[in-house]
Amino acid sequence: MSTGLSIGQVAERTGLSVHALRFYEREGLLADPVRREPNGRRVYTEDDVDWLAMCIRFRSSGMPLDTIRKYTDLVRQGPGNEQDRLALLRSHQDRVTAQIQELNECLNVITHKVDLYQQRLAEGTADCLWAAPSTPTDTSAAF
Amino acid sequence: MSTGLSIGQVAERTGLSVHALRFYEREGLLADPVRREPNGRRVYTEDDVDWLAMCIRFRSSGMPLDTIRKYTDLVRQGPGNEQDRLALLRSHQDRVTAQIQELNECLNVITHKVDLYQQRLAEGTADCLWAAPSTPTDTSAAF
DNA sequence: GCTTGACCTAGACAGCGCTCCAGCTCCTAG
DNA sequence: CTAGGAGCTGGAGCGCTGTCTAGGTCAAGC
Repeated sequence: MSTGLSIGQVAERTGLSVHALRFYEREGLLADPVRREPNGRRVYTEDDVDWLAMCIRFRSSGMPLDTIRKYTDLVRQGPGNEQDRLALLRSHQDRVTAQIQELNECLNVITHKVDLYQQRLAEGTADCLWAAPSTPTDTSAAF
Repeated sequence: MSTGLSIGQVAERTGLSVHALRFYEREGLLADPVRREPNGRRVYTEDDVDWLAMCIRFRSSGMPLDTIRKYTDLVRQGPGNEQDRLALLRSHQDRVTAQIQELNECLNVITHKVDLYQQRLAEGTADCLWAAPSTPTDTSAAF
C-alpha cells in the first residue's frame, strides 16, 4: 500500500481537473468518502484512482453522472444488491452497443462522402475549375 | 418533383421536432433558404429533407452544430472549396473512428463487469448471502 | 517576514442543444 | 361565426457537465 495521493496527483493521473474531482465528490460519485488530512486536504488512495478510472469509462461511454451515482450507491450499500448492479450495467451495455452501431452507420455515410470528394478532386486535378459537370454522377443525397 | 412539405411533415419524416427545425434554420444549417408560402409558412423540398437527414447523421455522430454550419457554408459557396469540405469531413471521420474505438474499450470493461456479476450471482444461487469470499477472485479494479 | 503554490469552500457562470412559451396569423370544418 | 389546429416570431428556460471566481488556509523556502 503506497502513500496517499493529493488531489493534484490524482488529477494528473486520471486526467480529470482538480475542479472536476471536487465536483465528482460533491456529486457523490466516490465509493467511499475521501479521507482528509488534519488540515482538511483530501487524501486519495489507489483504490480511489481505480474507481475514478472506472467512472471515467462510464462517463465517456455516455453514462450520465446521475446513473454513475446510482451505481456508486449500490456498491456503497455493500453485498446483496448484485442483481440491481447487474441490471444497471446491462442496460448501459445495451446503450453503448447501440451507440457503436449508430456511429458505425454514421461513419459509413461520412466515409462515402469522403470518397466522393476524393474522387472528385482526383478528376479535376488542377484545382477543380470546371463549372458544371455534364454528368451529375453524384447520386448521394445532398452534397 | 413532388409537392412541398410543411414543417410538420418534415418533423415527422426526420424525427426532429418543429422547434428543432426552426432552430436549425435560424442557426444556418440549411443549405438553401427555406421557401415560404405567401403567408410566411415554410415549404420544404425533398432535398431539404435529405440535407437534414445528413445533418442528423453528423449530429448523432457528435459533430457540433457549429461545424455543421461551417460545412453548410462551404456547400452554399458552391464549387471551388472541395478541399476544405474534404478536410472537414476527414477530421470528423477521424473523430468518429476514435470515438468508436473508445466506446469499444468501454464496452469491454462493462462487459467484463457484467460477466463478473453474472458469475457471482450464479455461484451464490440463493440470493447471494455469503459474507466474505475466501478467495477474492475479483482482480478487476474496483467493484 | 514574505512569497509562492497547492489546496479549501460555496456558489456563480458557461456552452451546447434544444424546448417551451406568449401572443399572434391563417385556414378549414362544423 | 366559431373553434381547432398548424404555423409564425422572439426570447426565456433547462439539463448536463463542468469551469471559474472570490476569498481564504497552510506549509515550505528565501
